Amino acid sequence: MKITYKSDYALKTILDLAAHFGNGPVAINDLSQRLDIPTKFLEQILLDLKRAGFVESRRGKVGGYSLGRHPGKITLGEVTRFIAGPVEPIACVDKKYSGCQDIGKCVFRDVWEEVNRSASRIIDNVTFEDLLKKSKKMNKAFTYQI
Amino acid sequence: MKITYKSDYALKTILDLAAHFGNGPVAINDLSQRLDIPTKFLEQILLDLKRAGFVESRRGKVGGYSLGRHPGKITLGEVTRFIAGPVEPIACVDKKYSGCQDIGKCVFRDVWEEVNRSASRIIDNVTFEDLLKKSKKMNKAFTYQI
DNA sequence: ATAATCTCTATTATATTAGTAGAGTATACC
DNA sequence: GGTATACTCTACTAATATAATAGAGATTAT
Repeated sequence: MKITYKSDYALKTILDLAAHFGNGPVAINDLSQRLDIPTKFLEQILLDLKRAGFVESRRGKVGGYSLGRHPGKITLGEVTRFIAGPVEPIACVDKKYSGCQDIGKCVFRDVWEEVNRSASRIIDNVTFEDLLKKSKKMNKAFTYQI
Repeated sequence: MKITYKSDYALKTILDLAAHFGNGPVAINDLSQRLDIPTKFLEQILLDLKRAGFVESRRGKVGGYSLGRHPGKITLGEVTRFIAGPVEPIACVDKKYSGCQDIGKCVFRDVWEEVNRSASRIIDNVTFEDLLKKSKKMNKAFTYQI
């Protein structure tokens, strides 16, 4: 797993779409402005997310993107794994990688797999509905502070 | 955390040095051959590891590298964190990164921190002595199979 | 028709990773 | 002291991945 700009953009985009779930499609331009993501870059990310089934799209005048499923049915784990690869390890899974050719001899592998399981247990139990609720709570707290 | 070739090489090198702990220094060339790592690349890695105090070196005819501490006193976590960065998240910690400027508003951050803690709990409790023992056991099992 | 919006492929710039090169410094041993 | 051996340090290069940018094309509401 590697949280790059692209994967971060993707996560934030899905969270935004979760916030607008049920209100019809949201245009790329709106997302792009609100989340401060280069429009053309976001386009590509959304197409990826669409191919994976996380979002749906609609063309034309009232077109835009919407979440493919209810926010409570999309986990952080699913999306992260899709856009950022497996949690751990990276190299051990890599085909080009020669260090782990005989898997039985790589003593590190077991540990990375345990890390992987442990991380998955966390992120597979967080839905975008959860994140959305937390986000709303945070914004409220932030507003009161002012 | 990102397990690149460099970090993988570093981990394997330390494991090898752990196996030779107490027997005097091991030359780069030996390590390089045994672990199949380009010599000049390994040089740099070893210098990094030396600066971090994981290994010690000795120049001259009977020179080479040796572990700076007892294998039981070096954890996988320490080394991994040094050579591969923090376990998670990458982007949230990045200075250039603008997405998490107001930390209180990044709902993902909490999750990544939980993942981080969870992974740390694992890798901070594995020493190179542990890994060495496991490695020996594995090799034995492998030999019997033949 | 046409304006708005998504779709797709190609290209470019920058950063990171992996590896290479070579001159320099210390040490054991004869 | 000379010499072989081995670590030290800095710079450079190639390959790959990341982050964008560009533009022509397809769909839909009005």
